[in-house]
Parts: sequence; structure tokens; C-alpha cells
Amino acid sequence: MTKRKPVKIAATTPGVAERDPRPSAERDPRPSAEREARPSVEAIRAAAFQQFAERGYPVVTVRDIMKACGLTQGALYNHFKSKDELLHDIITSTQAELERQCLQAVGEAGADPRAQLAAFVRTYVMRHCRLREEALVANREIGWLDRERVIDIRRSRRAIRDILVGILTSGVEKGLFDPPKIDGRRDLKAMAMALLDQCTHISMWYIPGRQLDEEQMATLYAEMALRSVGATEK
Amino acid sequence: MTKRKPVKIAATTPGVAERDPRPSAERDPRPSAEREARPSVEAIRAAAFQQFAERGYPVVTVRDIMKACGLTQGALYNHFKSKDELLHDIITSTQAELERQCLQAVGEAGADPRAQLAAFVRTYVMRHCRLREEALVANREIGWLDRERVIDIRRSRRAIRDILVGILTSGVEKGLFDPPKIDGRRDLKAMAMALLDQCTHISMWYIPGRQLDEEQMATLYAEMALRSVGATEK
DNA sequence: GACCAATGTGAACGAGCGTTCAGGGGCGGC
DNA sequence: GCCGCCCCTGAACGCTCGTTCACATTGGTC
Repeated sequence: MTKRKPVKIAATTPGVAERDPRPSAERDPRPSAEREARPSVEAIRAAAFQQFAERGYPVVTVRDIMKACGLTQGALYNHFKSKDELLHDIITSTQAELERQCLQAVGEAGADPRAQLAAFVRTYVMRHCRLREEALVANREIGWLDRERVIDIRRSRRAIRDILVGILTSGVEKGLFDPPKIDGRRDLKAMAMALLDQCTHISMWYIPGRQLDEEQMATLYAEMALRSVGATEK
Repeated sequence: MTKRKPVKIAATTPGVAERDPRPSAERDPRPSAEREARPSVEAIRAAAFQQFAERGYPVVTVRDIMKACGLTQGALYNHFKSKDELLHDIITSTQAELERQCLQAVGEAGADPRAQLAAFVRTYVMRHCRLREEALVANREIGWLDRERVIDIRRSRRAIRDILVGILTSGVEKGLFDPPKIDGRRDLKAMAMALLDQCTHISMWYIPGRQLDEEQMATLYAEMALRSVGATEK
């Protein structure tokens, strides 16, 4: 999946933004092989991200998005087949990056499920605090995609959930976790969903600078998760 | 706030529903003083609830809603000022009922913060499993209301959060809870939000009959909450 | 049977939507 | 200096939306 660098356009006052008159080489220092070939695509993605996050997919018009990057409606269709495809493109890339980061964090945490769970939660929470807009769009607007386009996103979500289920399972097997038993049985899938819901929806209310910072939130949530699953002391 | 009895109309196959030809007294056994005077209002509310839950506020049209209760578009405006007001009416009443139930559950749980927390979570989770559609609409569609109309709903949400913060605070004071300390300090508000997020978003994925039942979910979540806050054994 | 208030109808309105397309401009290669 | 390509413009299309309104229908009251 392509790497994106989210660039805020007109962050504080959404609306008209002058088109950057500098040639594209000057605007983006990365060598051209490393980035999207066409700068407009990046600008459109960034503008759409912000507008979708602020006002929601169905009420943001194609005209709004294009105006925000100094273009007119028609130009969108030089780069995307439809408004739908634009949303799909945006969500897919965020989702893929999230999955990648989670996998990496767990991989780097070693073999102890307690360290893995802490690393997973920390990474997940930090990302959802730091990139609130991305998380907001990916979680709130997914419903507007047609059935075909949601498939791979749902797959990625399941994959993330299953990373978590895997950690819980191995923790239980090694006698390091003791999750609640309900009527004698455990439901690790439900527990994983509970933990994920908790971490995901930080993005709906977290405001940087007002409460704990991102690091502290990550620590709090990791501690709560470890307690929930009944992790033994190290 | 008025009491509503959500009635599903055409639950499995949304679309045209024949208008009930019986006189209203026959349809609703409650004495007229206890219920909404006009049955159409109830039918519209119910239809709107279901459609908003299934497809989302902005894509559900006034024509859709009215067709689902066997009326035509224009009739809506005999009962509601606008589509906006209809949504507001719906969310407000659910929200008020949720707040009422939470308060009652905590009140009936006695003075022990551990019992209060368990009762709160159990009630909250059971409601969000049982009335998934209501929860879905209230949480997902609130963003479409204009600034004025959200105020009282946000107030109710804060009230619910503060019930939880109150329970946590008294539990800490009595030495019954030992929540995680981050850099030497606790943030009970953030903890309360974490617990609420967890319980609220069950409604996004819970499917009755597939996993644990509502009772078992409530038990699981209550146990997780008690562990998270470091509740001592009884 | 005349009247009234409540309620429903369905055409109509003005606005805004996503998308298309014929035309224009600029820039690199020759 | 011309060509060809890429990209953008902005009018236009067909459609649907929330809302309004003149009118019909109903049921209850006197």
C-alpha cells in the first residue's frame, strides 16, 4: 500500500485555500520515486480527510473538497473514478498503516504476551490520539462504502482483532493471563472487541493538551488492559 | 420526558406497511392520558428509528420514513417541524431513558461502590445489547443535529459520565478501588470515558444469539470494569 | 346537516447533488 | 515553433432532496 503523508490544508479556517504556485519539486522534498507521482492527488486526499473528519462524508460535496485545494469539481475525476473511490482510497491506506504498526509493535515486543499486549495497546492508543482525524473518518464513514469496497477493510479489522485474540490466547496458555470466566467459559473474542472499542473511540473525545498526553493515555490504557485480562505480575 | 414504547414496523422487510385501520383506542391499550395523543407520531418515530439505524440519517429521506408507515411525505409536517426535529426528538427520548435507568440501577445497588459500578455497567451493557438500534442512532447520528439541539443531549451524556466518575471517586476514598496511577496521578475522568466507550460500542457489533447472551455480556463487562479500577475482593 | 379542527394527499418549488464533457492552456520533447 | 499529453475549467445534465401549499377527507359537536 502506498505511503501517505497527511498534510493539513487550511487547518483552522476551512474553505478556500490558494493553490501553491511553486513547482512540485520545491513543494515536496522526497525523491519522486518515493511519493505519489502527482501532487494534486495528495492535496485532494488531504483536503478530503480533513473535511470528512469535520463534517462527515455525505454532507461534504465534491465541490467543497476541490475548492479546499484550489481546484474545481471536475478536476477530481482526473484522479479518482468517483467520490466513493476517494473515500475508499483514504480509509484503506489508513487502515493498512494501522495494521502494519500493530504488527510491528507486537513483533518488537518479544515473546512475553504481557509485553505484547502492552505494546499493542500502547501503539494503538498513541495512534488514535495523534491521528484523531484519520481514525474518525475510518471508523465513522466506512458505512458509506458499497459492499464490495468494505470487504478488504473489514478483513484488516478482523486481522487486527485476531492479533489481539492471539496474544490473549497465548497468554492464557502460558498461565500469564487469567481473564474472567462467564458460566465456566471464556470468550476471548468478546474481550478483544471490548479492549479494541475502548482504544478506538478515544479518537472521538480526546483533545490534545487538555488531559493526559498521548504517552500517558497509552500507559493508562495498557494498564487497564493488563488488569482486565488478569495478567500476572512480571 | 415522555415515555415511548418503540414499536418495530416492517422489521424484517422495510418498505411499505399497511396503515392499521383500527381505531386508535383498539390499537393501544394504555389509557389516553398515559400515551402520546396521536398514534401517527408513534408510527413515524418507530419507522424513523429503524431506518436511521439501518441506513443513516442523511441518506434516509422523509419520503422513505413516511412510506414505511403508510403515509406520504407531507404528513410528516403535521407532527414535526422538520426532519431535524424528528431526529432530535428520537435521540433525546432514548438518552433520557438511558440516564434514568443508570441512575435507578446505581440507586438500587446500595452504598458499596463495587456493587454500584457493577450495577451501572450491567444496566448499561444490557441496554446497549438489547436496544442496539436505539444506541446506534443516538451515538452515530448525533452529529447531524445543529449546535442548539445537541446541548441537552451532551448534558445528559456528561451526567452519565459523572455518575461513573462519582462511583470511582467514592470507591477510591473508601479504599475499595485502586485505579492505575500515571506519573503519580490518577485521571478518573479518562478512566470513566474508557469504560463508557467500551460499553457503548457493543451496539456496533453485538449480534444476539451468536456470542454470549445479554446477561453474560453484562457479567463479562462488569468483571472487566471491576478489574480495571482495581476493586478489592468483597 | 352544518361546522370545525385535525390530518393526509401529491404536485410543485428551488436548491444542491455527483458526474460528464467539450474546450483551453501550458509544458516537455523534438 | 509545433505537437501531444496531461490537467483543469465551468457549464450542463438528470436526479433527488426537504419543505410548502391548496385541497380532500374524516370524525366529532352542536
